[in-house]
Amino acid sequence: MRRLQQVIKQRKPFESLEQEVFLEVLRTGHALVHDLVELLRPHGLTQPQYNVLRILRGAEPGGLPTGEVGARMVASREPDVTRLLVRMEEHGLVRRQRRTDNRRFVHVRITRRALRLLRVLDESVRRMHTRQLQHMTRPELERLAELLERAREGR
Amino acid sequence: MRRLQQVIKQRKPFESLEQEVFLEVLRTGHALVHDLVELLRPHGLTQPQYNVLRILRGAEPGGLPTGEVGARMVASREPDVTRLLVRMEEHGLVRRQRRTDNRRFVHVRITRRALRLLRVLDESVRRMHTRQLQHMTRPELERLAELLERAREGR
DNA sequence: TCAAGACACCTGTGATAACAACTGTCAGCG
DNA sequence: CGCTGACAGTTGTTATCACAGGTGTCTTGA
Repeated sequence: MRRLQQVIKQRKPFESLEQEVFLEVLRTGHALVHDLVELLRPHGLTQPQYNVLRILRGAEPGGLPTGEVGARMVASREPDVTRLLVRMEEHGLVRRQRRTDNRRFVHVRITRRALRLLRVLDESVRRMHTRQLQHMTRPELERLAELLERAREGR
Repeated sequence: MRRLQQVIKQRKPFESLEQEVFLEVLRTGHALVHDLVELLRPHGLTQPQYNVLRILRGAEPGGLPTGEVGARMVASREPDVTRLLVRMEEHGLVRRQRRTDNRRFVHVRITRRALRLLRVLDESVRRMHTRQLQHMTRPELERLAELLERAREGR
């Protein structure tokens, strides 16, 4: 059945090169993220949560206001960042505290427990990234990164 | 010392080339999808719904069982496809009917209204794809598609 | 000084997305 | 037949994600 789909796909190619690139980007992103999600799941982390923790670790010492965290995320608008951080606070991954000098800001810091978790994950995440793309040469990877960046330029 | 790390971070934002590619793929995918979502919104369609309609139009005449629709989607597992199709049925975009010869299958067909909607969208979607990537040369696009496909190969 | 307006964040609503577990249906085999 | 699995789809639960609109806080200009 799979094979039949392949054949059909081959017989009915993409309508345009641009559309092909569009779908290739989506499919590849989906595939790459899937590996990360699987790696994180046993540790009770989702991919956006892991992303937040990476951002907050980079902001130590000191932490960041909610809006800054959101600005550094790949996706996620402001409203979602709030709820994401609330969930993470409930799980003991971050601490949120309204700033006293300007009560509009909610300051967010990573907890020591989350820092330990990140340290455990660092090595396996690095290995995963390498494994995912180890079949590509360095020049290919550089070219790919460059073309992707360029793809976003003209928008 | 802290300050020095900050500087290093800024000058070397990625820990590895593989990670850079990873993030570039996600960011680019997000950016490209965002344009499509904006285009579809005025017409009351989401991106997955549009994707389903494209698949079902390609399956005319005849339609497809639910599982086949799911297999052709970029993301979305079986359970989500069911609910996606249910919502779309409520909006009059598809018709679902349990097959009488084998009651396990639910056969899905695109409605005439949705076909008309797709025809209206075809031109602007094509233009959007072109506009998104028009600043890139054809060889660049071909290379990009090729590298993306290759990136998924080794997994 | 004090009422707009800007600002940062939060709430409400609808739609995906992932995974586990469950229901109904069919096929094969004793 | 009737039982056992396989199969297709559905429900349940949790977490994102997007956007509109709302709340509390500060800033600023008449």
